[in-house]
Amino acid sequence: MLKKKYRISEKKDFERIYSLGKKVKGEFGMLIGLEDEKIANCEFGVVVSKKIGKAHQRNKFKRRVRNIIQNLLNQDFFKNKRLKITYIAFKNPETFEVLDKELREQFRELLEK
RNA sequence: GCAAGUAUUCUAGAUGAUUGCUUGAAGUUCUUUUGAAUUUUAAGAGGAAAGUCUGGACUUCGUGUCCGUCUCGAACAUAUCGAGAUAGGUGCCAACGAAAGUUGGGGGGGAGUGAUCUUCCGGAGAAAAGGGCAACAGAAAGUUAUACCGCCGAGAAAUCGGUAAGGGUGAAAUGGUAGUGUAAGAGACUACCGGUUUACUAGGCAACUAGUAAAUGCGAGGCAACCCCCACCUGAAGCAAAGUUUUGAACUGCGUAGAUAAAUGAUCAUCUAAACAAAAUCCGGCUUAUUGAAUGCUUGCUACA
RNA sequence: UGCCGGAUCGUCUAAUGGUAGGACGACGGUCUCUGGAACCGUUAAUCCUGGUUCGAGUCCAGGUCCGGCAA
Repeated sequence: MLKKKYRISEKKDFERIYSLGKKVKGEFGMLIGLEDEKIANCEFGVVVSKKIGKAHQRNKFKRRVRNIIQNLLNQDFFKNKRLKITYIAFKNPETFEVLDKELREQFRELLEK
């Protein structure tokens, strides 16, 4: 789980990111990012709908995504970036590795934009 | 030994490595304070957390009292009764309980060789009233009704009369067997079996059970998960309830798990195969999904002693 | 999280507890040089599992799916 300062927690933020942010689509989900000068570091949100599965399956998906973000934070991947990023899930991946690979590419693409 | 029934309990992986989260307590650093960062330590999902099917706690609202709702009449403030209309629910007996359509126990009905299982189980008018439904088929479907075939009698015949034993129809057709009786038949009558009602005796808190006696030729069946009748019960909404500070979102509501885009984890290796599935105000019960065990008790069959 | 509502042919809809009907569509045929229109025919449904009943789309219970509302 991410610490509180890395989380997005307001409904307004989500709506602003949806309408103004830049999008990177993948097989399992979509990243949306938006620059914001007011914040000190990157913030993240994860959205998983009921299509993915029942509650425990959704929880597992979220935990996997957050874990990947945590690993990237440890590698200073997001250093000196000020972005608000949400991840919207499309499909439940079978293994962790596939998701990890795709997400890393998506983040790289998003930062280039 | 095989097969089966039942009750209770446990289990949601283990070990190691890397990397993380929430809350409480204590310490350190920064900060005017609120607070932020960090270290140590303690605690951190379920039997169903689920479905939201129910009963409460709790909160607010309505109402002067009485409380399902409405109307009328009268009474009262140390504070409620009657009449009429009308909505919803419950329904064998007793017990536990805050309450419940729950639980475990008992009784009646049903299933099973049995252990055992199952059951929304008051009332169809005699005791406490009535209405309605039963397509098609059938002569006739609810009334002390009815004659299609058949049977019997009369008649030359057409037909008329008697008859519910037999056939046929249907989910359902007025108890069964034997005899008497008769033109042929029929509880019309008799015996036995079955039923109903009443009384008594015995057992049981009771529902009820068993027995005995008397009455009754049997007084007509099904559906109230159709209306209804009888008895009993019920103010409304829900933590997104609501409260506080203040005009803007916070905090409280909040718990020796206690979050708020929502913690209790992720990945890899080995062993095992292990499913269903994630708290959100809190408890009681129900229902549904489902893995692997452990323990106790019981029954049937077979074999041996 | 809490509270409500719904489910009938491919689609839109009917059906006092008694043979699930209609329209549009699809398919086939007639007519026509061809197509359309018209006419005739065919196709196809009660969300699932139990219960009450002689008999359930309908009544009752449980489940599944879909939708709505809530400072």
